[in-house]
Amino acid sequence: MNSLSNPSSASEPLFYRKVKRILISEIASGVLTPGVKFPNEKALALRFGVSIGTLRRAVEELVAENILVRYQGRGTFVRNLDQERFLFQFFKLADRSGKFEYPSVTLVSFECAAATNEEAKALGLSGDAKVFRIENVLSLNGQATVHDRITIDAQLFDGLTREQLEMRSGTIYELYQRDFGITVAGANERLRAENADSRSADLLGLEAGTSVMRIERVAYTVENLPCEWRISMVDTRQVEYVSRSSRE
Amino acid sequence: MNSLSNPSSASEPLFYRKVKRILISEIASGVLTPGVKFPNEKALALRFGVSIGTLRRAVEELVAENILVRYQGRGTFVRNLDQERFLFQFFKLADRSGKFEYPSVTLVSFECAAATNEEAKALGLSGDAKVFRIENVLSLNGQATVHDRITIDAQLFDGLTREQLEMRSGTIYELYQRDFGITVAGANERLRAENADSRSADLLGLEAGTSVMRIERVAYTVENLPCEWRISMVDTRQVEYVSRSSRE
DNA sequence: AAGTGGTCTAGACCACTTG
DNA sequence: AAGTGGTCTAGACCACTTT
Repeated sequence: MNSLSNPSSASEPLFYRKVKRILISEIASGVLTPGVKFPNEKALALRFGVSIGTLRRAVEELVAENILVRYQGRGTFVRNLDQERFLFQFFKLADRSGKFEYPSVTLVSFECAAATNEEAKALGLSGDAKVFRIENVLSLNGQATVHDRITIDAQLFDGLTREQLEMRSGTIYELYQRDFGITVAGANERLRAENADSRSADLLGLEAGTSVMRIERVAYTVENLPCEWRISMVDTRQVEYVSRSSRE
Repeated sequence: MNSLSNPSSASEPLFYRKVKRILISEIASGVLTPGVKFPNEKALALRFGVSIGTLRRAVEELVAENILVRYQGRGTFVRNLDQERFLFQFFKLADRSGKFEYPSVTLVSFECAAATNEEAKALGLSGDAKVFRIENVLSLNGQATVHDRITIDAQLFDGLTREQLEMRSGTIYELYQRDFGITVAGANERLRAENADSRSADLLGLEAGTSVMRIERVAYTVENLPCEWRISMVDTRQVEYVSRSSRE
């Protein structure tokens, strides 16, 4: 009766894990996107040959991971990586009053080059891969506050142009999703305090050697593959990095 | 048939929310502790007059919040705030190789005094409350790395002594739980880069003005009440603050 | 009115741990 | 063997949104 094979046998994955994995691969491949009508629970359960309860469990985990959203009475949707979600999930800088606001972004430089060892390692690329390097300055309340150095796989983002970056509406993660079908679903970050290098100091209007926060981030797709490496230098006189731990 | 009133009426909370709240209050009040046998699911469901599925939902949320742990075949337990959990949930500093290790702690100062406005505000205390102030230095691999200034409500931790702090085994959060019945369940942190003040520089063996990371943390109990305010100054030449975002 | 997700039930059967 | 949690089923009924 089930279209999935029996999970009780030793190494078989569980039903809800299987369902989840299939949903993830369909999101990654673009079969399911924010623009496409998502099947309702009964239809999905029928399709996978599982009960609604089991289907719900898979969906619930994807909701918890911010990949899907459900609205009672309306339906289930692939979550759009819009500005609101970006601020909520990936932008951890708040001003001293605790308010998160989307910064204005200025592209400083854009190039395509061979990956350094460090870049190749962070992104899981082979040694001779090509990468795009994007350098941005983010301003909050008119004050240059963050200096971003972004590295992405040139093959994954094939055809990306400077104009695309400059002319985009919304965040760079929306651009990844809309123009390249790559949905950023998570990120790991490592932070330390440093003295500003001359480049960052220059772009942020600081004296060289001023204390700044360095954030190194690797972003991951829904399939948990690294897709972006980023180093941010932050002038924390106006903003703070906010981290919330495990309570809703 | 149910011992909980019907949740379908307008303002009534849901069954599983009710069950969860009752479990939280029993953990906070010490009826359920790491040392007490936790009733099995069937018994709990019967006691609350709900089905096992509903009981499980409440327990699952508490497991997700790291307050309970379940082991198949063994049972459900109030999670012990031991060193392992502390490292996993609250200690975000890893060395450059990404390894988390518990530091050695040295008590530098201990006092009881009237709360400053800042302290009273952070802990939700009245203006004339008394607080304990604890100052620690944390060393990793023999290197003084973190300077902690901790403030806690003197009434909540009534009777705390310097000897208790110096003689404790395990983390200070274990002491809160074991000796005062206060289980830390979550924390919010705000980070910025600063120049070391003379006190921190002195304790960490740095030149005054060296770039350090300042972490301001408010810790919360299982009932979501603030119970500790802490400012940490971190020498990030050896360690980094690690933040993981929303993937299992 | 019809369709969606949200909550809840009352089981069955399995996997794991303990005595 | 007995007891525990883990997965899964096949519904019922409710709340909300859309048509």
